[in-house]
Amino acid sequence: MPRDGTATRTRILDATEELVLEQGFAGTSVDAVIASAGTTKGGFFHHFDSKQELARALVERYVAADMELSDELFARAEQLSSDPLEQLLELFAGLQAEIERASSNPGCLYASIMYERGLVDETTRGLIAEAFRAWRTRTRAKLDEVVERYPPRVPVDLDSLADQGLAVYEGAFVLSRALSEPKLPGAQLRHFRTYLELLFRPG
Amino acid sequence: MPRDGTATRTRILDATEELVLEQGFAGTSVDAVIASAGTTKGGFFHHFDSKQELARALVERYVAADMELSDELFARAEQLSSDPLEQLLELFAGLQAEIERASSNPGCLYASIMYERGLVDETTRGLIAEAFRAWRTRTRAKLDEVVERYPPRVPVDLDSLADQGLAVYEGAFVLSRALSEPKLPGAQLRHFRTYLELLFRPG
DNA sequence: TCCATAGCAGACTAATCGGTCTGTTTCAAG
DNA sequence: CTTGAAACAGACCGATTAGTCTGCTATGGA
Repeated sequence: MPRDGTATRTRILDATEELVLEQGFAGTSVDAVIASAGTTKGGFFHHFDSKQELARALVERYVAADMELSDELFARAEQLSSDPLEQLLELFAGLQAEIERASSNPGCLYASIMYERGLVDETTRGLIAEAFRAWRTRTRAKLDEVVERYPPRVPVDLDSLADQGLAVYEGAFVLSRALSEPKLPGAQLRHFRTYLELLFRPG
Repeated sequence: MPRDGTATRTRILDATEELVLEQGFAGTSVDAVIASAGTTKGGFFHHFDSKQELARALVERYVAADMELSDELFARAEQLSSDPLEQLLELFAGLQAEIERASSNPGCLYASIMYERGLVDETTRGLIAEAFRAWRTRTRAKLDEVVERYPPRVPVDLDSLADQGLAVYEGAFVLSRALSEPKLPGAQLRHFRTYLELLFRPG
């Protein structure tokens, strides 16, 4: 096999991700990507057949990283405690820490793509939907464990409660960007944890 | 004065708003706008000097409508009860009803623009920031009234709590779009009201 | 009545877009 | 050492882009 091209491919994806989060997918030209990635048209179209396929590959990589993060957060939470409520709280504390760590240029590719959904193909949109559904399913399962031990103070729908964490997460990025307040998403996730505590924590 | 042009201008803005929410601002060409609005290049550039100015005008109109909605919701809430907590809960119940009413094509122009912030001028971004700050200020003021009568069950930061409603609102749209679940935003706002109840409602 | 002007139509342009094509370089297998 | 294919470089192309320009049309004031 000739020289390795994965480095170039990664650089293209990195550059695209940064540009898309700043100016959207339609607002990011292939020329801008190759300029930022330090390659050429030939190099680009060798790795990606079209701009559409670049979007698909970018989302695929993003989803994979997201799933991996999810795995880590769940694993760490379940390791720190055997109590499902403490695990759940630890899970979102971990997500909050993750946000605050990578606080510069806050944003989520899912939201970026979904606000240009008319331009991306069904496959790519399906990947995002699946990612959200995966979060929902895992969180919902944990919530089932929680309610078994701690009955909620008031009746709540568990499926939508499982979504609430991500909803706060996604929405906080919008406000954070608009107001230029990088610490905002962390504070918002903190409130969600307080909500969970008030709902389930006895006493 | 010759014939009235405000109707055409309104049609252009309406068409733009719908297209931008579907494919973003950069993904919406002037040609697509004029085709959807049923006018021509001449008509378009008579009303707007550039595409940038169209964005500014669109956001201006959107902010104005948002402020008006805010006025109505606060007025109605304060009319229904004299208790600040009931007012606050009624406020977000009203917002929830508003979402569920206009459930088709859920989305917020603020988020759409903020995920293409690199393409819009500082003035336009400032308008959005001001809109969010206005919501924060008004909600925070109401929260101050609430805590005066109902001490929160656990200590919370009131500024970020004031933002939480909009964060849930914005984030729910992202999930709703990705999962094609139009009823999702309503359920998410319901959780935020439950949070407020658990925080402040005595008993 | 007529005419000045806002409102609008549509051909046109320069630049940029995504994508193609040809050629060159690199490197591992034979 | 040759060779064949992957990894690029960059000129090039048609289509689309935002924006311009010229001209027609409608209408209220003189």
